[in-house]
Amino acid sequence: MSAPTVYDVAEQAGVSIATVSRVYRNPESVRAGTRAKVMAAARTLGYVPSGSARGLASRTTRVLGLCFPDYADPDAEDPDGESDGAPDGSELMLYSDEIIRGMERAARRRGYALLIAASLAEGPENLVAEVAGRVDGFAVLSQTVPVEELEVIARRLPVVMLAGPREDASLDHLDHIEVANRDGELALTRHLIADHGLRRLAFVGSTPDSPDGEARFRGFQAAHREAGLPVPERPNVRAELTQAEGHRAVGELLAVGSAGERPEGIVFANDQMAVGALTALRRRGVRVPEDLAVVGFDGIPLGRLVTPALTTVRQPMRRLGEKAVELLVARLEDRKAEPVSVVLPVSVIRRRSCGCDDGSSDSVTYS
Amino acid sequence: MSAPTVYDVAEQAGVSIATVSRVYRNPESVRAGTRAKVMAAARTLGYVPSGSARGLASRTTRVLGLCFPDYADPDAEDPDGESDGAPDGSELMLYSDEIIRGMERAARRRGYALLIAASLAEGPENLVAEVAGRVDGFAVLSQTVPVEELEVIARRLPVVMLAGPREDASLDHLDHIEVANRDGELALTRHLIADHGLRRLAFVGSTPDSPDGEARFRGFQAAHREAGLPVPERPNVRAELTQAEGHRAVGELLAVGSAGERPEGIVFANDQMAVGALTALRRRGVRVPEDLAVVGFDGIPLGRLVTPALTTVRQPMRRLGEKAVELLVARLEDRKAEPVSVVLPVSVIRRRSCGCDDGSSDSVTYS
DNA sequence: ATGAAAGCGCTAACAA
DNA sequence: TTGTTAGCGCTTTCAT
Repeated sequence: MSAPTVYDVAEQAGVSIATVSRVYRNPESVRAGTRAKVMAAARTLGYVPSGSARGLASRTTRVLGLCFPDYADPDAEDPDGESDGAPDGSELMLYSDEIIRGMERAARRRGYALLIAASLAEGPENLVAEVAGRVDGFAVLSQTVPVEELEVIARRLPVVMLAGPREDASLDHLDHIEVANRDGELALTRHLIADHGLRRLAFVGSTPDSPDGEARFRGFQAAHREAGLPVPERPNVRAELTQAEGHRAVGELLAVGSAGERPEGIVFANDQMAVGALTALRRRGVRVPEDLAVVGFDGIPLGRLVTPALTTVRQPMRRLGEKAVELLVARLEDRKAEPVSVVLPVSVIRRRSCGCDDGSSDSVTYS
Repeated sequence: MSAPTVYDVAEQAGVSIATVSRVYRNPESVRAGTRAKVMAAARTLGYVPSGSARGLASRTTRVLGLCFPDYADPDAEDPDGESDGAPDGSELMLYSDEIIRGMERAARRRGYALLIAASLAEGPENLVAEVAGRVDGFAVLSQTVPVEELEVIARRLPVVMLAGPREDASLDHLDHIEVANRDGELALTRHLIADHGLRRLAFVGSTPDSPDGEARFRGFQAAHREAGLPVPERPNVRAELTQAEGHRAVGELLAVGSAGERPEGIVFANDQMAVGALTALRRRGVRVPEDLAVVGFDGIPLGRLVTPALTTVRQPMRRLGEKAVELLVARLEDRKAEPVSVVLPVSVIRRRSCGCDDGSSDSVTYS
């Protein structure tokens, strides 16, 4: 005795399978009495419509997807607070969590469910295809899957790139959302220069292949240009985007120069590194922000918990997710509209680590 | 020109559709040369296997589901930090987020994707069925969907109840996971009594229909019994599980009695209320923990941010999600094993609000 | 190792 | 309003 189908329900209710289908898809189109019979039959049989069959027949799933990289960062391996010690971010949200939340809500409002899948180290090839096959459209966090793969898939269904490259020409026809990396870093650096009077600033960047990191550095440069200061040609240090690397970067930065050359402030390409730097600086006896200002980028919750609280630029991850759904749905309605490229505004969060007062509430500026 | 199918690929590659199918399902079973031809054809055509068709033909989706209530709690309406002011929990994780994370990881490890859907206020009926139709099995946060609905669906595919009732007899045949509500509250209350020497404790419970709340109250009672103190018969106050209600509960508690009867500590059925209470007490000039101890239950991240930091019992939400996947997969392999009921252990987090020292790291006890 | 053919459970014209 | 009838794109015996 396998799962009941429309046929079973139809027979039990004494109607045709079409009527059963109608009852589920468009109840109004069936007379109330008939409908009741069908529902009764379905109930007693324990009938549940097969999503697969529906999807196959209607070529639409009412499901949106999200693919993201496997963020199993070593920094966050505290499954459930066995050690509730120093804040390590383990119980805080990851980007993916916020995006998921944003997408889920937006999708739900429009009658879609959300299918999520992180790419495992092995078999990433499968991942996207797997997801792609079960949804009407999906969002991908950049760098999650090989470009060629995406390209093939994007020919068949709407894909929106999140925080990804507009650079990769081959993906130019995809809708795409990013945050104002350059402008955000510009605003933040400007704050350091103009409001705190800092002059010697160092930038700790990511690897050159990170579009986000590079864009942020351009903002950093722009602020210098704007202020009539010498414009740095490249990041003082490049590192991976982890706390450990932030720690390391500090070592590199403070070892190299004589005391006179020590920077007055360090601008990190992301919060994780900045947090790692905070630790490193404390160990060295360098006071933040008195001796040295430190700022990050991203706005991770952990940034508010560390001491001093981290000044940063917040990315609207939730909105990213919502926007992704918007674009997806729009594209579903008009497959051949021009590719859209959205830049989401960010906001500067002034906390203690840049030298600002750390009131009960953070100061915010938009950019 | 619609999306290419196995037929298109087969034709292009000069093989049969069966071979194309094999290449995707079991590459080893096809000669390397043939395989290459097929993959090439697929690539040039932009072929992506249809999940729906696969699901229909194979009666299995490799997707697990999660249904949860629409936690659009008014307490957390700060879409993206327009106000980064007082911590309001908006950027912190919700239960659902942690469970999602736990399930996603566990599922992925086993080769499943995760379909998530919150129940909208309207049409909840659809929600579960919708999900049920597209997955091999799913988890439901209790109180998300009507019991009868679940019952029908559970006849057809594995369902695991999360944090739900073992009480509802009609759902007794479902697998089910809960946390040690009673034992956790017992341990916490014991701490208040034995370690802090408190005698007059008040309990602020939830509505009587909340199994969790009731179980926690039983733990509260048990601690009294254990200590030889008079055992309270019912919660001193009952309230909804929100900050606002916690605030209100304080008013009620402190208004009723004369000064002599004022409790030495208040045990709240959840953290949200406790946090609300903290605010209310500060306004009244009651010092926590000097004048009055306050403890919660749940272990929400916000609890660490408030002043004083909240002593509480932490629920292992992430583990809940992982365990759910475990049970689901096990049930998928043996549909007729005995229903399983798992109780996850919780841990007491001692922070400042109960009178404990607030070191750099929290103290933890297990129960 | 590969092919032929029969469904899988539903939707969507089209009839009635 | 309801029924008939083709598929939807794939997996899966069973042959070859």
